[in-house]
This record gives sequence, structure tokens and C-alpha cells, in this order.
Amino acid sequence: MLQNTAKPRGRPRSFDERQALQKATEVFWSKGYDGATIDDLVASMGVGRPSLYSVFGDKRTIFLRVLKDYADANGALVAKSLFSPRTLHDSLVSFLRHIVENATEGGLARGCLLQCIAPLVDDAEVQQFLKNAADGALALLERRFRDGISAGEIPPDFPVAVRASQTLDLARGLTMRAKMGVPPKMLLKDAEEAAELVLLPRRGDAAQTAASAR
Amino acid sequence: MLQNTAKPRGRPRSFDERQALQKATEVFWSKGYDGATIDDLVASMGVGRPSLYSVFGDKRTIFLRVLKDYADANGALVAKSLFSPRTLHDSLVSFLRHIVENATEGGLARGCLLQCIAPLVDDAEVQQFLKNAADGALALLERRFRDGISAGEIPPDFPVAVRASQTLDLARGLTMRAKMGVPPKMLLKDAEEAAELVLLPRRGDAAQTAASAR
DNA sequence: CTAATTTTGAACTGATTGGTTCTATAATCG
DNA sequence: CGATTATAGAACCAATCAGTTCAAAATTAG
Repeated sequence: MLQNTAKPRGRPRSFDERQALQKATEVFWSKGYDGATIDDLVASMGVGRPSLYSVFGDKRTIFLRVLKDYADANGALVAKSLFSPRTLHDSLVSFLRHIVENATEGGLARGCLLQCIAPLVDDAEVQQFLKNAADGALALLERRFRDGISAGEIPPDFPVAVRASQTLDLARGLTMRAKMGVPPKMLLKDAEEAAELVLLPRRGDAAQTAASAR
Repeated sequence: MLQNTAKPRGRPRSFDERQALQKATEVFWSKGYDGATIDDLVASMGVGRPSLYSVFGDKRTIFLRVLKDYADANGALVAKSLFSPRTLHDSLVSFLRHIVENATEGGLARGCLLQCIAPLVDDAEVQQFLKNAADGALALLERRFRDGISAGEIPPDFPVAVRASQTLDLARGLTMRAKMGVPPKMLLKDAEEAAELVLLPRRGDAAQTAASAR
């Protein structure tokens, strides 16, 4: 393990594995799971058909790997958007803006791979993965709200679990609209409105410190 | 046109057109557009293959008809849920509950045909249809909020357009979670929370009459 | 150099797809 | 009854699909 640059024996690969996987992501993201053919993948990834199977496995396996890759990268960005030092309000705006930007990346209106493509894949492992990813995102949001309580940005009785879930639901709505072709500009505006909405205290709850969240 | 029961000349059909279309809806809703094969449709609809083509057209045409049918039926139910005589709050709960119930109908976690299936169909006419359907739903919600202003349930400066859009986004989130297998019971609870959320006045806006919305 | 090892491109395979044709069947009309 | 009209079932067709085989190519080890 000292030399990870140990030269492999046979004919060298003509492709970069990470880069190829990124291309595969694009294909699935744009065309969907059923819509993406092996030929599409071969063409985009720059990998010969037999190499594709020997290196990455079959279509389902490739998709699972793409999914994990995408979720990891996205999860890191989401965490960064939420936990870089800023007010709670700005964290939420940043989070929702990230969702919108991801879903409208390159003006392509592809939505989110995890929300618009993967849920249609009729596979138990995929579905379990999505459930875990959603739980993870929810946990991050709840943590951010709790941090907001610690910082005195929202009152201690702020309904953290409810608002975290609602934030995620609003994000899902933004993502679907991105997929429908609603202009990013409008979605970004709505992202800010959504952040304001989920910071409102429950009716009847004291709101004395809430104003500082802006 | 006096006799709509005018007996057609040839061999009578062995299927009911409306019933067959309903079955087609189930097939697309469960399996997706790509996932539904002509054989699936033939088997479920009780229509012979050639009859299917001569009566309903090709796969795309069948799907478009299914889509219109589904949207009409659903639109009627949504309007009813919103505009039956009740408070604004109860209308919103009723609307969101309807969304959840539709998406979890029969314990099948199919989500919404218009949100979970149709957006993946790479067809301009389908996409335009979805956009129109979304605009229609938004218009209904806005109208209901405005009625709430007229009835004094919410203040005159209530941000109708913003809240209507947010209500729809929350509904989309609920639908996605239904598709992910979140239990209906939890979603129904969240539907009520969502209704409460979108009735909150904007920060800084007067909220004197808002309490009557409950 | 030769042998061993790995990747590659092209061609192949069996299954499935959307869509059609052909013929038998079931009804009404005269 | 026989002519007409329309549907139904089975078999068919060309295209496409996921996945494999095989020989040629490119590299390292000795």
C-alpha cells in the first residue's frame, strides 16, 4: 500500500475512472434510469463496452455508484451551505439557493438526481438509499435549527423537527418546479421567501428573540 | 344525436372505454411511462392489441389521454376540497390531506402521476400540459386565499401569491415523501402543520384578524 | 526479444420493445 | 339468410436493448 502508483501489469486504461463516473452521472441525470442505455453510457464515459462491465458492473451497479457519488458530493455542499458561519436565516437561504442552483445547473432544468430520477427506479436498495439520504438531510437541518436556538436566534421552544421537515418539503417543491422549467431567478426569490417562512414561530409561541434571526 | 345509444354496426366491443382508460392510468402510475409496456396495457385494459391502437392510438397518445383524464378528475377534487364551505384553515388542511391521500391511495405509495411520472416523459406536449396543470392549481389556491381575505379570515395585506406558491411547494414535498414510502399517518400530520405554516402572516405584518383563521 | 497480463473494439446473442398484418369472429342491416 | 361492418386473437416484424465473446492491441516482467 506504500505505492499506490504501482504500475498495473497489462494494457493501461484509456479513461479516468472518476471522470467516467461523472459522465455517467450526467447521462442518468439527463435521461433517467430507463432512458439511459448502455450505448449512451459507453458513448459518454469514453469506456469500451466490455471495460464498462468489467470495471463498473452492470447498469444497476453503475447507477448505484453514481447515486452514492452524487449524494456524497451533494451532502458535503449542503453541509457547507448550512454550517459555514452565518446567521440561521442566511444558512437557510444558502441551503435553498444551493438546491435551486443544483436543480437548474447549466440551464438544463434537470432537477435533482435523488428526487427526480432515482425514486422511479424500482429497486429496494435504491429506495433504501434515498430514504437514508433524506433522513441525513433532515438531520442536518434539525441540527442547524438547534444551533440557532443555542445562538439565541430563535426561541428555545422553536419547533425544530417540524420546521426542518417543512424546509425540506419546500426544497422539494422548488426542485420539482426547477424540473418543470420555472426560471431560476423566480426560484431563487422563492428560496428567500421559504427561508423567511420556516423561521416564523408557531402561532401563539413567544417570538421575542426571533427578530434577531434576520 | 338524439340516440346516443345508436347501435354500432359491427362486432361489439368487449371492453368499456372509460374503465380501460382507468386501468391504463393505473399501469402508467405504477410503472412509469418507460416502464409500462404495451403488453402491460393490453393485459390490464382488457383490450386486444390491435383494438388498443385503433381505439386509443399509440403509447404516447394513450398517455396523454390518461394524463388529461387524471388531471381533470384530480382538479375537480382539489377544487372541491378547497371551496366546499369551510374556514380557510380547514380548506388548506382538506387540500393537503387530499394530496396525501391521492399519493398513498391503496397503500401503494405511488405519489402523484403528474409529479412523479409525467415530468420524466421527454415530450414537449406533456411538459406544457404539466405547466398548465400547475398554473391551474396555483390559481385555485390563490383564489382561496383571496376568498379568505374577503371573509376577514386573513388580513387584506396577506401575501396571497407567495403563500399559494408555498402551499403548493409543501404539497409537492408531501407527495415526494409519500412516494418514498413515508407512512400516510405522518404525512397527514405534516399536512396539518403545513396548513398552519402558510397561514402565518409575514414577519412585521399586522396579524390582528389572523387568529380567526383557525 | 518472448511471455504474461490487462484493456479494447467489433461483432454477436437472445430477449424485449412498439407497432402491424391477417384471419377468424360477432354483431347489425337488408 | 347473406352482405356488411367492426372487433379480437395470434402471429409477425424490424428495431433496440442489456450483456457477452473473441481476437487484436498495449503494456510490464523476465
